[in-house]
Amino acid sequence: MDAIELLFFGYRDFVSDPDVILEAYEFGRAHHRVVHFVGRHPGITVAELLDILRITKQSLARVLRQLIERGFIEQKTGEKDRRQRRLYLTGAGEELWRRLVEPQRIRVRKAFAAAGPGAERAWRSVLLALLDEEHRAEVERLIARDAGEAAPMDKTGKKP
Amino acid sequence: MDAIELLFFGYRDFVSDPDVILEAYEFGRAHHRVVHFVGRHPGITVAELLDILRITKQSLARVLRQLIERGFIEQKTGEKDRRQRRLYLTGAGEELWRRLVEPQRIRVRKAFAAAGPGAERAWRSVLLALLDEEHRAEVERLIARDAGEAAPMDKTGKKP
DNA sequence: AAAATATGTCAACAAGACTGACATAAATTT
DNA sequence: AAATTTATGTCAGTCTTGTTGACATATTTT
Repeated sequence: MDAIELLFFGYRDFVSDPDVILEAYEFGRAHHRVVHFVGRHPGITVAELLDILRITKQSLARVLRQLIERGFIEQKTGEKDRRQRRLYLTGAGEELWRRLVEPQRIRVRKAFAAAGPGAERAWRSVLLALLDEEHRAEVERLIARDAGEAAPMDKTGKKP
Repeated sequence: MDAIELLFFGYRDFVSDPDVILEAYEFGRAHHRVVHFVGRHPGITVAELLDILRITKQSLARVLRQLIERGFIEQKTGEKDRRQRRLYLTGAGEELWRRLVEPQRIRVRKAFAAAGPGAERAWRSVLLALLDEEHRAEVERLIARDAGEAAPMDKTGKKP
């Protein structure tokens, strides 16, 4: 039972790190989430982003518009499917992302170190097992992808 | 880095469980949080609840009023300090809490089982280490308390 | 008696979510 | 080729949940 609360407190402190940085940009947590997932998955489509964030396109549109207008994210028409608007961080976007992720990275690294060897693996296993079964495979695929590459996110995996 | 996303996905799926139940009551996640922490810490004061949730008293007041009006939470004047309004779940409140916590309990139990022996301990260690240092002691104290007892939450620990 | 504390309340406002309706361009199906 | 579906965008209105600021009351502490 206390595991439930522990997750609440952990998440609470974890997401509070970037708040100070975001304030300076006059952005909120919604912007942070978008920047983060675009940063981690360059070339992600709007539909995929909606699926991850579990919000409506109208909700996403607002923050995305602001991020594009202010030059943190850019859109490129999909090469294979020209209906898609693939999302990428600009230079400024990369810089913002780096700043936001830095304190979280440090926090996680310290936590793993403090919890001792093996704790990292176990922690990941539990979190993965915590996911809805329907999502587990997709999340595993998502988090496994390299942040650097701009490879398209292909849900089916089938070659054209 | 992917640990950051894993925590996001884990938390996302974890808190989505109770949403369906809450809808039937026309309550939101804000109500859920209040019910949960009052359930886990009977006799909790308003100030303590504010500290946990990290919201303003005006925000809390709204959802708390609704929960009281509709008979899920009751207030009792503090015995030692009659300024305090200690919070308790009513019978209906206990029932609601039980329903909300049930799917999360199952989820956590399954996750620990799936992750193998020792994973639970490691998972907890990491989450505790993830907390802000200033909060760690208090959270440890909080989650260690039995849910059943109505003992007052004494921040200082000093005897009167 | 004065000051501090715990709580409550009114009012205005903002972020970020929602629904519903409709529009456009491109791809897919018939 | 025409019809349909898909990916995205946009307008308009609403709801939940958070915020700030000001002020009130009862109780405890100094």
